[in-house]
Amino acid sequence: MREPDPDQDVALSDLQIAVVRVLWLRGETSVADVAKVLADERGLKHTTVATLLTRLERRGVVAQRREGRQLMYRALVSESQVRRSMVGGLIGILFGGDSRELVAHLLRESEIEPGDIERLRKRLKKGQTP
Amino acid sequence: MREPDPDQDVALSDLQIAVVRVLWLRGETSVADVAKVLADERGLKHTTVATLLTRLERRGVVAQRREGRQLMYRALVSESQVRRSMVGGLIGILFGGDSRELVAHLLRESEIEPGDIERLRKRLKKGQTP
DNA sequence: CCGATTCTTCTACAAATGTAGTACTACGTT
DNA sequence: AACGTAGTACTACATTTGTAGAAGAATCGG
Repeated sequence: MREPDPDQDVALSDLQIAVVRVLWLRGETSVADVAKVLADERGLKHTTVATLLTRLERRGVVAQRREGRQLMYRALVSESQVRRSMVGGLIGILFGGDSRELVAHLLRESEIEPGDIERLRKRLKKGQTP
Repeated sequence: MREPDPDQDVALSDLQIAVVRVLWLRGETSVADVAKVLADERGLKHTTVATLLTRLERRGVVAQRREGRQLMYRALVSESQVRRSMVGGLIGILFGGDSRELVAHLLRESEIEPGDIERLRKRLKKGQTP
């Protein structure tokens, strides 16, 4: 019930990501099952999760399919897409659009150490693009 | 008119950052001057900017000082703080809290090239912590 | 002194978000 | 057949955000 969304700028809130993450991990999932996870993780009620899913569906972030009385949901955006979009957004507004500045920040703030980067480089070279 | 805010988790919207950025660049600035910049940059009206600043003041992100009839505003949070907080937040929700994964993402998505990192490393080594 | 201008303060309002209760429906069970 | 149960759909409501007009006060220009 939504235009297939040509994607781009998929900015999701913390909570919304938590919801979609369940779908990323388990593929198509019933509302009840998503709710179970989120109830556990954050004490959310059934209906809250249902509302969240409905809204995400309206936005074209997930798709629903009727299975008897139940609704099954699956993500229409991949985690990579969301990452790309949100990291890109952050770089745009906080680092003048220069991603290297973000890395510089990470190094400077000791969020990562130079050694980490070496290891990443090697890993990447070996061609792992999970 | 706000508790000095012990800082931490300073998540600002795009627009809010645009406002605060003016203060970062020019130090204490009058509403009119901030408004001038934002009117230019985004076609915002005076009163919109005034509202924005009032709200940021209420949240303890900026401080106001009365100068005759005018209000002068200055940022109470630094760009680094905001960057730390927001980058940290993103890493938390999108990369399982592991900042190295963010770098991996950046490399993978070709948002940066390995050569860039070399250069950054050298720059950092020379002790520039701007 | 008076009108035009400048500024701040209030109020308004729509959209998005977080949270959930209520109502209605279809099911499975004695 | 009657009931509790599971599920979805609607409605509700507070907050935050983006935008701005209206009102009122103070100031400037003549």
